Amino acid sequence: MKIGSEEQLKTLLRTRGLRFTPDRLRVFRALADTPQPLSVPALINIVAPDGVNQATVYRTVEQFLALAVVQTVLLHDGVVGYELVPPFSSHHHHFICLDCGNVQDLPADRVDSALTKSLQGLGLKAVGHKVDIYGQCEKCHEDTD
Amino acid sequence: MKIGSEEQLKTLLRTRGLRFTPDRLRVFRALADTPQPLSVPALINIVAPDGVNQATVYRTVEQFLALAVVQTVLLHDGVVGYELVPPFSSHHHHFICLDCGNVQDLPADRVDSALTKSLQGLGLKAVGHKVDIYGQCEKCHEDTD
DNA sequence: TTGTTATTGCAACAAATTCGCAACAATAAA
DNA sequence: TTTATTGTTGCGAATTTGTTGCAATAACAA
Repeated sequence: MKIGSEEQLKTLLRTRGLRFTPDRLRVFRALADTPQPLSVPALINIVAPDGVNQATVYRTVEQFLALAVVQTVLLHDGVVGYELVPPFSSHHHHFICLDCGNVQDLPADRVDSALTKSLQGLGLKAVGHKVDIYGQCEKCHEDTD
Repeated sequence: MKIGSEEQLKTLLRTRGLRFTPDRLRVFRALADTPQPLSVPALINIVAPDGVNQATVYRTVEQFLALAVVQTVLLHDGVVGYELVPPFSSHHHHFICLDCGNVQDLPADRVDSALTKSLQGLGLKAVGHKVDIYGQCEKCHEDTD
C-alpha cells in the first residue's frame, strides 16, 4: 500500500521531468502517516528534524499541489491544511468538530452521486468536489450531555 | 434587504455587549457587496480607502467569525476567504472553476438532505456543512471546445 | 450629558512565505 | 560505471502577512 503509493509518486514525478528525491519522499510520508491534513508549518515541524529545509517544504507542497498529489483543506480555525488525494489516499470528506477542532474522515460514497446530480442543468462540469461537515464529534457530544 | 441585514448585525453585536461601529459596518458592507468570498488582504484593499485600519480588519473578521456572521471558504489557490452566512446571506455552496478560479454560488437545497442522511449511524451530530465543487464553469468550458 | 468600557490607530513585533544563487545530486545516456 | 545535464536544495536575507500593547477615541446605556 505505502510502497505502491511511493512508486506512483516516483513515476508521476519522472513523467513530468521531475526528480524523486529524499526530501520529497519525506514530505510525502509525513502526509501519508498523518491522519489529519497538515499546514505547511506543521509539515515543517515534522520533517525539519530530518534535515529538510523550510523553503524546500514550501516548494514541495506547491509542486504536489500542481501535480494533484495533495489538495488544500480548510481547518476549523481558518488555517489551510494539505492532504493526499486519490490515488495516494482514499476519496473521502471531512467532519470537523466545532468543539475540539478535530478533523476526521468521512467515507465519501454516500454523498457523491447526490452532488453530481445537483449540477445537472446548470451548465457546469464537475471534475471534483469537497464536502466539509461541521458539528460535534462523538466524544465532544458526550461531554456536553 | 441590505438595511435589514445591517439591523440584524447591529442587534447581534449589542446583544453580545459589542458595539456597532462605522468600521464594522464598512467591513460588513464590503462582504455584502461582493459576490465572492474575500481574503483579509482583499478586504483591506476595499475598506482601507475609507480609513479602516489593517489591524481593525483582522480584528473585525475574527469577531465576525466568532459571532458566526461569516464563515471561511477556501479559494482555488489555497487562499482563505470570508463570506457572510445566513441570515446575512442565503445558504449556498460553491462551484470553483479550475481554469479561471472564479467562485460562483450554487443553490444549496438540492444537496442538503443527502448530506444529512449520510451521517446517520456514525455518531456524529452535524450543525452545518460546506460543499465545494470543482470543475469548469460555463465560460471556460466553451473556451476549451 | 456623562461615565463606562469597547474600539481604534499606531507602530513595533512576530510569523509565515518567497527569493536569488551557488553547491549539490538524481537521471539518462554513453 | 562514469559522465553530462539539469532539476533540486540550502542558506540567509528580504518581503509579505498577521499580531500585539497601549493610549486616545467613540459608542451607548442610563
